[in-house]
Amino acid sequence: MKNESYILNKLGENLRKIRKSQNLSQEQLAFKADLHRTYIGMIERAEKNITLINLEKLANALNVEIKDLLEK
Amino acid sequence: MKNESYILNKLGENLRKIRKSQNLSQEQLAFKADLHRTYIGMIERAEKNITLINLEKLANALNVEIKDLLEK
DNA sequence: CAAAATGCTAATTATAGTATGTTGTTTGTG
DNA sequence: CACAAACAACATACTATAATTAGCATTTTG
Repeated sequence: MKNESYILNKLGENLRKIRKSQNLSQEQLAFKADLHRTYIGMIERAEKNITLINLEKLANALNVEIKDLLEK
Repeated sequence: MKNESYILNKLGENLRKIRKSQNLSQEQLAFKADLHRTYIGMIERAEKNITLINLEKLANALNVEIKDLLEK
């Protein structure tokens, strides 16, 4: 991919911020969300165009709403 | 695909409802969102796991927020 | 410095997204 | 009602890319 999309960058930022605020490593979050470690990193770096189902998995793992992940 | 996901079904319902409320055919919406005609149908029938960038395209085309498309 | 966490590359598999054609369903007009 | 025109569903095939994984490099943190 290689970003360029505002919304993917925003998601990456928000995800990292929320994850850190909960003191989770990418690996721990990956485990909770049933996703792969490196994939979490790719999302945070806005290298992937995430699908709705995985967006929901992340929101659930972090106990937030999808809109919180997309907030500007 | 073949649905089974609550969130994809909800998106499909909401999308159809909003599209119709604006008197747009699937084809017209597809044109506005720069997506394919049949793809809109697949989303409404929850047959595809849409990506974030396309979700945003649909929201823009309908002048709503992404969260409006995901509303329960 | 050592250990943990994250970044990065690359390769593979699964599936999202694009497209065409056909069938079936609505809708409204004569 | 009948019939046409617009719209949506569905099957199928193809292409692009999301998702998964492993291994090693680099950065961060205690």
